[in-house]
Amino acid sequence: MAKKPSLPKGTRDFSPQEVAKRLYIMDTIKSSFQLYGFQPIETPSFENSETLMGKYGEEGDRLIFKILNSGDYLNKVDEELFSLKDSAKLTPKISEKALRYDLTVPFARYVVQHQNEIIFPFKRYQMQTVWRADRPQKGRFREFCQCDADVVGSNSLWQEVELVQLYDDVFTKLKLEGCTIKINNRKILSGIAEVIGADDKLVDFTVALDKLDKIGEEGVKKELLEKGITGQAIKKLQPLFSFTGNNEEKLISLSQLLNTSDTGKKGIEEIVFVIKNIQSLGLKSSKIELDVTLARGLNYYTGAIFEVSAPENVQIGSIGGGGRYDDLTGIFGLKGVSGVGISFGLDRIYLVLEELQLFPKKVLENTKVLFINFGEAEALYAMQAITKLRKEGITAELYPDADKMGKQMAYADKRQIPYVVLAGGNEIEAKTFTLKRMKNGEQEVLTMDKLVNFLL
RNA sequence: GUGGUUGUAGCUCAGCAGGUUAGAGCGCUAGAUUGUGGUUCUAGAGGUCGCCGGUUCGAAACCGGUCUUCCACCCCA
Repeated sequence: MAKKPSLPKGTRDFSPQEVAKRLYIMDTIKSSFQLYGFQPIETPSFENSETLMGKYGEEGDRLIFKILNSGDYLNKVDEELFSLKDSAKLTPKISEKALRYDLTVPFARYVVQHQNEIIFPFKRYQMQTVWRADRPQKGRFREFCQCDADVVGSNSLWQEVELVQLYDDVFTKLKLEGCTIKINNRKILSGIAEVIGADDKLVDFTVALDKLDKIGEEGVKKELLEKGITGQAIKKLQPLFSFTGNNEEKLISLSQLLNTSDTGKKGIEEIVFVIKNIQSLGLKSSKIELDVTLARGLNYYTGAIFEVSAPENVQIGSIGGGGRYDDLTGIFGLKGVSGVGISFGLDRIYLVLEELQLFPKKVLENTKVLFINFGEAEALYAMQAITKLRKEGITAELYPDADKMGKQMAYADKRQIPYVVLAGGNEIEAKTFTLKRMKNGEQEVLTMDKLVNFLL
């Protein structure tokens, strides 16, 4: 007896219905990417370990899936190293490749390798699977698809403006209204750290601040103290905790807080540019909101930071994120190429659309008409008609076996095929087709031409 | 990686403090209905109780391990 098969943790199969819905989202995103002038590229699902390792911080390295070398890989490890049982030292000896962890770092590698062919500024999009050895949770998997759009080779803040529009465009097309596009700027965070005298603890500071909506003011303060930020410094942060009002009001109080920091002022300038221009251009269904606590993906962002929250009535993490990174390709030896990009979380958008029942019914439609099979001669008559229908682009199929009609009908019903054609001896003789509407059971007799016209 | 949680029929779940042949609803198959699906009625099939080991006269139930699910932390889409 074969053992029941199973899937590795955090992976999934997709049914035809699920694939149809995923393709609907991906096609929507893709069409907007193309509308904004982004071009698609693809990179391998695995890279050399050294390309990925160390690019996502310590935490990231742990979450990268490593691929074991081929052949007798243990035999090549020297005894001493092996007996030390030091995973960090042993791993590079037995694993030289790793699964893609995101699309940004492979893209940076791509830009560096193809720098002489690329026409800058280069706008590329990429929709591919990535893998993380994380513990799964709701909307969190070990294998999932990322949909990224990035621009490299331009410092213009108009890119940021366009990317906000792009988010709005996609969510509008998906009928997902009321998303909040949160925006912040790394320079503002640096400025704050500078002002409170904690520049050296920037990451600790921002990670703690990022949790404000989750653990509250007291929680953040507690974490800051634990990380060694002084009580006096925390006091200076007080304005941030009572940060309310619209974007303009927030910017005014930020300016006061940061008036001694050049970096901070630069950050405010950048944010003002983006927000002001977005307001002039208008958004269709999303809101833009300045959020000084936003700090995610800080490892390489240097300017703008984006994150998109689903409408308030849906409990799920962010459905997209992105930002500006001034020197992403620097890690691969190409200095001075700035990039900015955004990412859509396909799996999470799926969950949100499902919860809000926003998938159009059309997405699940497939075959439009099923021909009942009455036997050899009748099947040929049906196939001739089906061939003509398909020529017109109408999805049609023949039930493959001459089973009892009830069974064939039930099949059409279960597959939600809206029309059934019955063509037996009588119809063949009269050169007609009996068309049945499954919705209400009504039937009518049609000629071939009329059948085509009806189904078009 | 840390702490917790879940696993019984295809699906959703019952199963009282360990005790005979483990149940329900939905779904599935067949028939009532030999050119008509969705409703109804009748009959039927389907379970190594996640897996391995232990305690016990006896384990779906108790204990340990393991895998899986979901949740919190970490981090993140």
